[in-house]
Amino acid sequence: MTAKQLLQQHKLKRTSCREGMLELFLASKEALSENELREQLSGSYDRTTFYRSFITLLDAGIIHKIVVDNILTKYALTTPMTREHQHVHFFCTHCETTKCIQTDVEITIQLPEGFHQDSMDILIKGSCNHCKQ
Amino acid sequence: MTAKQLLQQHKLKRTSCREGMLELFLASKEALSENELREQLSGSYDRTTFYRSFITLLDAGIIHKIVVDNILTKYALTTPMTREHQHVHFFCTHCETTKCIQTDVEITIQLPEGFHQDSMDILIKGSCNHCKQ
DNA sequence: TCTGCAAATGCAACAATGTTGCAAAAGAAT
DNA sequence: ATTCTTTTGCAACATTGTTGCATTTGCAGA
Repeated sequence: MTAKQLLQQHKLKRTSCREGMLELFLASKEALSENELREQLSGSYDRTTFYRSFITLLDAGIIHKIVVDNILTKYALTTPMTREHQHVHFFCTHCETTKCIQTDVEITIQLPEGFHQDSMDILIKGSCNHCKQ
Repeated sequence: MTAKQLLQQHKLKRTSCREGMLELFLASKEALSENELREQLSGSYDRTTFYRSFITLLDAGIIHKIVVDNILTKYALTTPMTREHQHVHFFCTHCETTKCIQTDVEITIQLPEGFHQDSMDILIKGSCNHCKQ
């Protein structure tokens, strides 16, 4: 799947900002922050354009957002494996690497009477394979 | 447990802001935001004072922070039931009520080779008992 | 109860992150 | 190539959180 195809598939205009962002997402195994994208992106874009591109790609469901506490916001491609209602992410507290974790196990947590669950976000914090002590 | 006792127990000065905040936390079954505290608190305090009080109470481990995406930050009392390494919270997407969920089940997720887990935060989104459809 | 010191507060300024309105530019269909 | 719609860049603004510093407060010891 190419950036161009992804955009066409979702009937989005093929602009250099969107295409560049998607190419980086496709090439990365980890989630990326706004700053990481900006550093790696050849063209220079306004912050507003970045935010609006994120919103467009989020709305289309091409990428999803991962918020770690208040510190950091990252984005990653939505893959078929990414479950609709159960997201698991890993955050390395040393290097801030953020990854989507694939899990086949359905996690069930008992909610109080009258509460209804739509989705579940799981954030695991720890150290990644490069930062292990 | 009273607000006064909590502060003394942690060797923190008993200021009216801290004591007022803790009284609200002790009286509430749900997590509270900065604004909710401010509205309910009798005295009027500077925003800086609020933030610094949060930091003090967080550092002491008396309260803990719950961040829902980027939208909202809430705080709740840390109870003995609140596990050190596994936190489960519920967020109602309609009324924004946020609750700590007690769970006895230890959740295990397989991480990639070389990854090490320190803690796990689980955020369940849905509708609460007042907002069920 | 008074005194002195360390800690907490309020204020101002600042930083980071995200949003909105609007004119100019670019994409895509004809 | 022309036209129309969408996207972009800019400026301004909003929200959230932090920092430095002078003033005030809490509290321990006399």
